[in-house]
Amino acid sequence: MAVGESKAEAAAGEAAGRDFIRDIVAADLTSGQHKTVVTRFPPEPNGYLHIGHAKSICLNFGVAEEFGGRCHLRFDDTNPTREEQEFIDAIARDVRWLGFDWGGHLYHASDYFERLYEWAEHLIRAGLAYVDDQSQEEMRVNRGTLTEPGRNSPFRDRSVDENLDLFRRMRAGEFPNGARVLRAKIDMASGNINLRDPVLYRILHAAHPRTGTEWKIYPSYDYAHGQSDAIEHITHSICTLEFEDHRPLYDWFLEHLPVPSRPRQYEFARLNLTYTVLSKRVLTKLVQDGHVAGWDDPRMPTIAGLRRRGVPPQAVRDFVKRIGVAKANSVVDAGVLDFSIREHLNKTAQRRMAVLRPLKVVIENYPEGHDEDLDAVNHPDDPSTGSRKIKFGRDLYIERDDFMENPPKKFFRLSPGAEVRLRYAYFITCKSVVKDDKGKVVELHCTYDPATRGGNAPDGRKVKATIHWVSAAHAKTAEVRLYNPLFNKPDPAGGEGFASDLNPQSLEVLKDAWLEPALVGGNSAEPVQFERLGYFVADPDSTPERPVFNRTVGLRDTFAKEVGGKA
RNA sequence: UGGGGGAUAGUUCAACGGUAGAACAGCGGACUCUGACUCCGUUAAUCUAGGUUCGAAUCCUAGUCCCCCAGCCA
Repeated sequence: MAVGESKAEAAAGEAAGRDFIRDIVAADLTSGQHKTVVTRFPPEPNGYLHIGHAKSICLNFGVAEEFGGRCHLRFDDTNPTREEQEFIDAIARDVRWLGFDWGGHLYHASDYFERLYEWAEHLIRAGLAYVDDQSQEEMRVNRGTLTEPGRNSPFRDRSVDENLDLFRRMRAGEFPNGARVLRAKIDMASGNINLRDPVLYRILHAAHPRTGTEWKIYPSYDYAHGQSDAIEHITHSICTLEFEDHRPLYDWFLEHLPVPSRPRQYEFARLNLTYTVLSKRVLTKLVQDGHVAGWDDPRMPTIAGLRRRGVPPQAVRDFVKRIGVAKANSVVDAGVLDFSIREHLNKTAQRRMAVLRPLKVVIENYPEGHDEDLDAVNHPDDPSTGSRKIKFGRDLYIERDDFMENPPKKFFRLSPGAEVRLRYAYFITCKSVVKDDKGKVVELHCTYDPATRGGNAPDGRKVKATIHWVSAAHAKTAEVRLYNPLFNKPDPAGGEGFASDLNPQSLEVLKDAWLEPALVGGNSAEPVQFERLGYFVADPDSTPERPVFNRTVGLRDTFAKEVGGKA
């Protein structure tokens, strides 16, 4: 840090250049336009947060953190007909889980209802707002179209006194829903439809999660948002692209009201992901219509769903950092998220063995009724995690995929006559195959080489594959849930047609999986790697008798890719 | 046909008048007691046409294509 340089200025030098938002903030700090940066994340509590919100959260909280400022969590609760306490709680929980802290700066737009009301009267007195008695339909017709100007309301020129009287009676609850609205008096001929006398207040006889039945009128988003920003001294109000043409209106309110500060709005492109839909409307429908088990179904792109699937918050933050922030609409390949998840879990998850689709193996030359302990490391790249003992015996389970009776050239796992290594155990050779009356392979008979105990051959002989296994006598049974993309098209319909793009194979339940005993009873929420398979985490549905594991993400599988895919 | 935005490798993002670069994906190889990880190499882009300039992804002009807006939703 240079002499005389503030902390914020020093931070500005480092964070600048990452994206255009940070460039703006850095410039405002170095120019002295602002001494400190204040941002906000303003969710409407009408649903759960999803990965798209995570982008916004990381941007707003991230910018504040990097530049030594602060970020407020503000619930945009201006519409009691769709907002619920459950969502308020879930949102706060999810933001915290992502690793962000709003300190004491938790707010609600409803905290400002009284002040917003006073400012509405201020606009009326200034001749800048009026009560309109037109029906919703009349307003729509008179708003004009994209190419034709609108027409002034017949109530547009009411006197200040009449407007004040009517507005107060609206507040007092004298009129039914929809009877009247308060509108700004701007310009019915504006090319920007948001400026054609937008609605400031509508009558809503509805109970609000925080203010109860105190209010009969509620402010619109446009009227509430900028002023809330101003009240909180937000410096940079960051939102998504679709609000870009609301900015003139945002500015109009701030110019005509005695607000305590002057925030600026900046817009960035929202996140889109292949094979998923990030529309609150559709996500809500998925839950309501039972296409998924709930907001936290591990197939959902919600923060709660990702968490239950075992995705670590660090991976979500890394993902957001990777995809950047810009103004061009884009669709990010879902594989990028998978990469971030694997990258983090590869470093942190301990290794265990589990067999998902079991095939029985009998080691013919291993003594019956005997077993032994073998050593297995918990993490090959992190010796500090130590090792554990695993049981070996005569009867084992291996993965069905790891055996082929008539293997193609490139298959180097088990097949008749072939020798492979059982991880941490012995080399085994397949001697014979047992089939049922339908010709299905049900059991393998193998021999083991006692000299290869631990996994190395004293004669230096090599095998082409190492496969995972569990001891049949010691393994614990479990249910394992595999998740595939919720939609089967890279660009699923975001509107009414979404249901026809749902992937019928999005959930695959394996009820006959076997786990090494070390995996059971720890009731740990820590993700683990099932060797050669992927990353898994215990699901809350687990019971002591019946563990349930979710696959967070599979390991990269270049073999499957080469031969044309497996589950 | 109104208003507001946006176009750079397959994808996402850099380059802010001076050698178009990264990540993911792809392809090839090395290593390996995970067909993982890691490492090495490699394919691959400035929407089009003019203009300004010694020099243009960047500035100018004219087009093309894409997205958003006609809720008393946010």
